Amino acid sequence: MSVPAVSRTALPARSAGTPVRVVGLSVTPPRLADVTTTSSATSDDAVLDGPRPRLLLVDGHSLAYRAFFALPAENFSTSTGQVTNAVYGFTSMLINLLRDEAPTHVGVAFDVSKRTFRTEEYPEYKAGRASTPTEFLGQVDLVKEVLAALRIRVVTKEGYEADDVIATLTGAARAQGAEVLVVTGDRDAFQLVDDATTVLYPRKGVSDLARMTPAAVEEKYGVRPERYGDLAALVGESSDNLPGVPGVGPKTAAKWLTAHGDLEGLVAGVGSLTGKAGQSLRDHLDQVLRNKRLNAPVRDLELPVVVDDLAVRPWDREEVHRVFDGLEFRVLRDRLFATLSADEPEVDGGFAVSAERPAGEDAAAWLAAHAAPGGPASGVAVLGRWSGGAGDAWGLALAGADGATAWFDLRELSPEAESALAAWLADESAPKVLHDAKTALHALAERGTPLEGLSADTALAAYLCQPDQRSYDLADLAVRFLQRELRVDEGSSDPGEEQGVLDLDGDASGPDEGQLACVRAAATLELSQVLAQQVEQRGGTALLRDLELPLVPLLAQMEADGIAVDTTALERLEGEFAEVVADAAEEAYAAIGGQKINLGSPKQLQVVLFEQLGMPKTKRTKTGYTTDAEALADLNVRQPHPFLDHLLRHRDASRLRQTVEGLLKSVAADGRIHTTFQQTIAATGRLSSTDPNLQNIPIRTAEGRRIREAFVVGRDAEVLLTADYSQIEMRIMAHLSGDEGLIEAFRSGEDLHRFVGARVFGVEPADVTGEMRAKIKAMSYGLAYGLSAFGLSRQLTIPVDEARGLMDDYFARFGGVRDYLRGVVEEARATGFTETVLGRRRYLPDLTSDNRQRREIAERMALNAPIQGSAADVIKLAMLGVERALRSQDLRSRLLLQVHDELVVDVAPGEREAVEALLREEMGTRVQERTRLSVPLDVSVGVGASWHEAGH
DNA sequence: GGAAGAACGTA
DNA sequence: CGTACGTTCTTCCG
Repeated sequence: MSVPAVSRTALPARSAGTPVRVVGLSVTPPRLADVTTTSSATSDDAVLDGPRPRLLLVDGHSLAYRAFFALPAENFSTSTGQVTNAVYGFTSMLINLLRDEAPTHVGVAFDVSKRTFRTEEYPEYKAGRASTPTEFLGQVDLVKEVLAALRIRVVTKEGYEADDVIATLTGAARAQGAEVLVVTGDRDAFQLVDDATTVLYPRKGVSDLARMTPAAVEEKYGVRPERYGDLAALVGESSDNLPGVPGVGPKTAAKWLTAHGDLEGLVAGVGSLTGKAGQSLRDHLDQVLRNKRLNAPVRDLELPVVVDDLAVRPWDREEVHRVFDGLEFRVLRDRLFATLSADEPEVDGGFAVSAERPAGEDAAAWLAAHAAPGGPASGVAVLGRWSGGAGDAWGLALAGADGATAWFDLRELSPEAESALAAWLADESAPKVLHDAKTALHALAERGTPLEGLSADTALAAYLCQPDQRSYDLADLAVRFLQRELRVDEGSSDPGEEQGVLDLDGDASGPDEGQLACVRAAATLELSQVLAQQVEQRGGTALLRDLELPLVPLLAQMEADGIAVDTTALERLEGEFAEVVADAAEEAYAAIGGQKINLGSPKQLQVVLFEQLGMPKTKRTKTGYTTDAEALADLNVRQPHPFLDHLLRHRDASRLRQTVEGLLKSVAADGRIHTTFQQTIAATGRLSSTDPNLQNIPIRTAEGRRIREAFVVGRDAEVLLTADYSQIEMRIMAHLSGDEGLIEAFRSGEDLHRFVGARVFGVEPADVTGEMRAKIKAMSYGLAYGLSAFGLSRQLTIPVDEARGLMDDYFARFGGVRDYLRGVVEEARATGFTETVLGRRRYLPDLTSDNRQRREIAERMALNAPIQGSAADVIKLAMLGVERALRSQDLRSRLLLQVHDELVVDVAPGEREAVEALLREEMGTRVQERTRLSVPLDVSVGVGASWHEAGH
């Protein structure tokens, strides 16, 4: 028996819901005829034994119809007006099936006409159904076009239904030992289920399929699959217009069938049935038998195809492009090629590394031979750590473009090797590729070894490609983009030795340390090449090269500098807040009869509030009722109680105390706080700050602002300066939307919300009241987040109708904004991504989800990402400009922090005026020019001895 | 010891 | 039924 290899057809055992690796469509499937039944055809284990064929049979009409109702038609139409929701949903589901089930054979069955042998016997069969919408009918042919492009056979039989075709093919395939998957929304197919035949039944939408195995059928209906037809005959099937026995439901029917074996046995013993149900069955026996004849699928049709004809064939790529282009399915086409375009290489092998250990003069020789300045980039992996202002580097591995790797233990480096290495690292003309370069820069800096010539950072490149990922672990990237494990290739290591994976944060001691570091360096270098192409494909090359990459050393420097804090002031504050906490806690306990509950426990609070005090229930959370500040304040209005006051005071004070304690803990030996800016976390392109987070230091309340007083000007500086953009997101909105009114608002220099309010309310700007302005402000900002009328009404505590009216009035005056917001979502749905002013993309596949909640979340993300992301582009660009200007003017002032729309600078003595001018110029004019923004960028600057004083 | 949830700080 | 984050605490689980 010769079995053509299907790569990895030995499928892994799968549990429900576990996606299965792709088997390329272009591989040659086994011919069923070649695969004589091995072992027992009904054993699930057979799947693991070899290339057992898997036949996927789809009820085309049924699935497309499902998709038609699951996906909103208004979101799925081509520019010519053709509605495509059913084709889209069907195709999406098909791609998922091909990916997850990896069938070797596929067929799609369609009904051909309304007239079948069933309507001959029973004219009312399937009568009473709502007539099929015309927008659907037109899409059936489109579905067939898609199938043709994918070279999937369509099977029909005049006078019969898709179900009969499926039943016949199932029987034939099973006889040949194949496994069968039937995808249909017709429950009659459950009769086909057996140990190797599974029905995938759409539960809801187009992505949620119930896996109906024998056990699943039995659990749901109480009978084995082969008896399902009997059960349905008794109970009836409303969608087929087959009435059941009155008074008999699935429970009774299952009970009877179990007792009598099957319908035949039940009919034979019908006389012995007791009760009303029994009599009802005797009265409707003919109808039951007719139901049975009609719902039993025909299993022995003469078909124009045999199972072998359904073997998966390589699709017609040109045709796929033509059809998908016509349907404007850009995202889906990409998904198709990404997940199914064959030849996805197996994850195999690691990295063969030479891992030389050049010492002394050999170090210089190695560098000259394998990593010469002016040549191609080398991979660099640094073993080290840095956090909160302190760190160390103890090892360094290099991978030359020629494949050679070398490893240096920085703790025992000879002076010759050390100087050779340091010179190479500092040589800008020796290009270097790192993964997470910022950490490496810090670690090396601890050894007094600057690194220049950073030409790529694989973590950043991966981030630009897939910004929604939360981490960009080198090992994961190696598997995903290189199909390799991050380990020493077997050929070059001791086969008896356990393969370790080096953890950068670990102790990194042990015999393999150097080798594994070399693997990292080699992987980084290889990865950078693959990722460079990926970035290029996404139009992100300039963004990476000119923005994100140059930002790395700047962020490293900001982190290393840190910001000075007045620890004495912080300690004093901690004490004050602690007193308030203790006081508030005492009074809170007293207010509830001296119970000493944990005021920080929502669970215990709920007992007190809703059970003991009998307060009205608040909004639900997953685990109970919310006790958040808003809800508590609301309760306090409806049912005032001193406990609530003390609780809220306690909350505020303990949070402030926590914040202060956290800050105190992170003050480094130099009296400064060194945060870490994360450059690859926020999907929109923003930075984030951790350990500690200096981007969420309180500012709204007077008490909170006292914390800002403890961030002070540094020892060698004269004053602290903050520069922030005013209304940057609204300005971006004005630019992106091109709305004339909004652009004019910014060019006029008038207060934005006053200007907009005047237009919306139809009054003079001077007559815009504070209340009006507040409403406009909330709405303007809300728009950038996808705020609904409901949300706006809730936030402003006004009726929904009023909120809706407000939005309507707004859009009537600023139609460009409405058009933009609508257009940005539609475009993202079509292309699969949103884009910022600098071409930063965010991919949002959920925009075409059939799950409304997911889709709407994605829509709000699509609204916000270009705005928030462009603002992030703007300030990043500004930071680079500011830094460059500081250097070129030989100023000693230092950029310390970035808080999304604000920069904080330690101003060196005598530089205040120069720095302020420079900041205004770079943040404002220069950035506006470079991004070609149609509105000016307004920058406000403040100075003071503390962050609080410098603020505005 | 880690995960999940609730709560809340910033832009 | 408003986006993007990070931190802290409690609670629950193993």
